[in-house]
Amino acid sequence: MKPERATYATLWLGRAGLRPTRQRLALAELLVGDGQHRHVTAESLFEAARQTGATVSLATVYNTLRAFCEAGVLNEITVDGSKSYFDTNTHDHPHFFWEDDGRLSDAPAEQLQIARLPDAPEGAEIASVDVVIRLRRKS
Amino acid sequence: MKPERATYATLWLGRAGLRPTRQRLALAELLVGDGQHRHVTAESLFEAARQTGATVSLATVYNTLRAFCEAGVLNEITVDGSKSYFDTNTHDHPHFFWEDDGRLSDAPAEQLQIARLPDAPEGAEIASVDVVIRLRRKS
DNA sequence: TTAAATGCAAATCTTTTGCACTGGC
DNA sequence: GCCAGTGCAAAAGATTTGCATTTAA
Repeated sequence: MKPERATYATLWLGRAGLRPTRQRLALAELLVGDGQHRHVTAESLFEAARQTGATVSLATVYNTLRAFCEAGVLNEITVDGSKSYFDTNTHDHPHFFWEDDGRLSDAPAEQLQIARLPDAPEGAEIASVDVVIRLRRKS
Repeated sequence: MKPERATYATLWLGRAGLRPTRQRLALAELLVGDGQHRHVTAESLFEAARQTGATVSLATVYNTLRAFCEAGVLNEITVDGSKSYFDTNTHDHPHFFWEDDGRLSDAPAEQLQIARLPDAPEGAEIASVDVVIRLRRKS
């Protein structure tokens, strides 16, 4: 496809070592185009993509999200058995999960201080620590 | 059905305020019969039940697990998008998740000390805090 | 040119649901 | 006897996969 100028999204794709195809660029643009962090589900990203007029299939959205995760530029977050969320912020940080509407957002990492963590059992090491703070609307 | 002596499982069912049917008793027995805490998936509990010769359908296992959760005697844990885990320990405590084989186990709660937690956003309050420590086999 | 990426539909997997039947109370 | 509980099969929702077609390098 025709060369693009080096947008943030293009660089991000390059960092992932993935071929910059039309749909990957469109999805990358939606994910990190403005340099903000974002939390999406496959479905929400698919919806966003088609609203910009991009031609992408849902299967490709899934495959692309998976590819981004494997490339390490995206993080999958499990918070609610039914669906997967993807986070453009790949640093280890806590999340707020709004139980009312199933929305996920970042919690301020600097406000979380873990003084002590359980030791990993014999023969294992800690890969990561997921912290999800579940919120409900105050009554 | 015929009266049972008051096993731990029977008491546990009674505490949940659920009618002690044959299949609920069988499942309760597998879950808390020996007074130990256990982490199961619907599938694993179904498998365990049929290995004891109990007659239960998978749908009933799902419905029963859900009923136990709603009654507050069981806790659902989300750790891995694909399936739900259920924990007989209903106290708030951290978990170890073994990435290699998808097993879930309790982490010692007293070894986790959270010095500070992010403030809940305006209008919201913290319902609970899920901590999952992901483990990988040490290389 | 050629291997990688895509689109679509069908398949898979987990979980829920509708409905007729069974069994506690 | 009544109504909650159950079994089964079918449905539903999320994600993956097979395969023929397109496309970036």
